Amino acid sequence: MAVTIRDVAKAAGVSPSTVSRALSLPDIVDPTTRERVMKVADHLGYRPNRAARGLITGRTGNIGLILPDLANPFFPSIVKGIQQQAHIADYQVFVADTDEDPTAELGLVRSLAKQVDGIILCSPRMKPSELREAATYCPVVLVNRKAGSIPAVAMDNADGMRQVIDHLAGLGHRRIGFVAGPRSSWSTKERLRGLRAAAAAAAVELVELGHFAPTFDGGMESVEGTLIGGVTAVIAYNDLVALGLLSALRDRGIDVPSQVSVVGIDNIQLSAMVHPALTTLDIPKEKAGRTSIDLLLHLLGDPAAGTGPARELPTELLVRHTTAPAPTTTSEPSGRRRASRL
Amino acid sequence: MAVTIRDVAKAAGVSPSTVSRALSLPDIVDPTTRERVMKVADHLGYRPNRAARGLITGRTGNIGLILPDLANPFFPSIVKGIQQQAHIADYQVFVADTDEDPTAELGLVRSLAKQVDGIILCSPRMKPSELREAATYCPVVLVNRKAGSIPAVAMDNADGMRQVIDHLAGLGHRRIGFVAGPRSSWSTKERLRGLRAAAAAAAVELVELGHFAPTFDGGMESVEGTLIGGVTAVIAYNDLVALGLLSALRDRGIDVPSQVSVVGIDNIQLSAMVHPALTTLDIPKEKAGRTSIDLLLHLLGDPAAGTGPARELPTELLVRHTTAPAPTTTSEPSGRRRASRL
DNA sequence: GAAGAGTCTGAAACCGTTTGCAGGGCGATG
DNA sequence: CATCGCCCTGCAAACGGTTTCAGACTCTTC
Repeated sequence: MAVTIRDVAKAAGVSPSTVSRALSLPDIVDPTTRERVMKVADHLGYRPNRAARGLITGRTGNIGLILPDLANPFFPSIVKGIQQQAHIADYQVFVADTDEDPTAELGLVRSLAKQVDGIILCSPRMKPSELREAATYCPVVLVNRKAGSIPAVAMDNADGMRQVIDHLAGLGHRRIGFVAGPRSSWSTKERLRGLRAAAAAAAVELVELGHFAPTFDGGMESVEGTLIGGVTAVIAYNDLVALGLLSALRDRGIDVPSQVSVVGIDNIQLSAMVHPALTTLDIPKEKAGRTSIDLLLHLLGDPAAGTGPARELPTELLVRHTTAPAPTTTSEPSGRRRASRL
Repeated sequence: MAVTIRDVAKAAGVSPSTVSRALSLPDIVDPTTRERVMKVADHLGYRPNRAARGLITGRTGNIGLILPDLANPFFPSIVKGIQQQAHIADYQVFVADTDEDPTAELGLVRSLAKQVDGIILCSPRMKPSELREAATYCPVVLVNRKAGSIPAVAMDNADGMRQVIDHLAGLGHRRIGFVAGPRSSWSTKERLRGLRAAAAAAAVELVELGHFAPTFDGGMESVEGTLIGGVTAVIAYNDLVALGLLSALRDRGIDVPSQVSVVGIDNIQLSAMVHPALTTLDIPKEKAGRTSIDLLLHLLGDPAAGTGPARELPTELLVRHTTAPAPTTTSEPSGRRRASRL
């Protein structure tokens, strides 16, 4: 059915080997035959079977991508960056979504390992030991996580957290809450660390409000702790959580930003669409995706790989409309509420 | 490096053929040898090379998925449904994003065709003739589009539009606007047709407000036409457009829903998160994804395919807080505005 | 005890490509 | 004119599986 290298060879009056060479190593074959072969191949619409090629070269031309949840708007942006860069280098991308199930990750790596040249693990939730095991199955690059010597592209969380704290401290906030994400999330730990350091440096108090699902609903749940904590500003694990919190605050009649300031992280599209627009820490998502491919191709020794890429990407605070100067301490709007609820 | 069928054969003291049979046709091999082979295979961690298998069976176990824009929250939901169902049937999914470029679609089909057993084209923007051409390269299933005899899963747009119109008509709206999506979008035409029929049946006037990009920004741009049109309710091409429109209306101090009602389509997650929550037509996105896989596997004659699946999926209007009774005709808030702008 | 049927297994061919190796043709050189 | 080297090309093996075909063996049956 499909046109094979033999069909081309026969039509061009040469052997299959010559066709193969004409197409992949053009300079070692005679110009006139090369021309003829290419013309015939083009005319017949010949496209090499990548599986067959992969069988002998050991390269599939495929890359695997594993991530927790495509429905979280943070990830599609990364996927887009990855795809862009991968297609440029003529790789195809397998995408697999684990539905936030950490136990599914390793299984996916195993089943994917044979079919791909390398795997990108995006915000993996698995344990470090599993991560090491995963890396033994096939070349692996991490995004949003670091582990030992496995190549990784991460964000400069320390600097990002400093920017957020400095912004809030500059507005007069002295008691700042942090709504943490899942315990299994490396970013949670990393951001917490950055926040503690930055809070200490700015001489503000950091209140850790507990762990919540990295979703809108998780953010809504976190409102209780926020009120109890008696803080004037809250930093959310990500924008989705921030939006949930915003919504719950509104339901309780608490105004943002005059009574409480809220800061998100990620800068998902949505964060600019709501009202009031969310102040958030921009994460270069597409850039991270592209960089991870660069890193992987580099690891594979592919000549199409870019130059040694930056592995720690800068972030940038986008001040929009959910942050404002801290309310005067005497009114203490959330403190009153807290007392009544306890 | 990797463990092959020959390694297993040697370790089990049988020939490769027997190993192959033991694993794929268990009942034609002696139970004791089968046991032994399976144990050895398991112990060695043997996993058949799918590329090699595909070479001889002609099946890759891969499915291609082409869609316009992963950043549009409508699509990730579909992708999730597709992946779920595909993984159950032991297929892997290649995802490719065209960045809303209709000319890129056919090229992607061509380059993917050889590596997959079938392709799912999600909301394709290409012309019918190109669609027919695409279907000649490999088995194709359409989502959100119909074209000739190509298998497709679509939404019951006619009924959905009827629900929307009936809802608005019931609230007393007599002049209703529609913000259309891209001209190349099949859904736009389909919805327009459904709206015209429903509007005629309900004896309300339908005002077509022109074509806009299917994005938040597109929605913002559409606000001009909305005001000029002198309508009391607007139906947007999708939720993203509706949200953009909502935002622009707010910027101009026009209250929703008391002055203008707005209805979206898709029910993306986000639509429930904003304030006021968007009234929208729910589209069963994950279900559509799963159905498209059923359809494709059926087409491929795969026994894992579900029963002959429904191809036209029902929609459901979710009444939230952006629709309300039409303002009394005497005030005509947008009419005044219109006059001043013209 | 021989023939026949039936069950299980192994040898070999094949899928579509790449690549090491050898050989043919040709020009240059002595 | 013989020899050497070089450029180009074809043959054949290999990649890791599946599948056809034939043969070995066991078990009936007369």
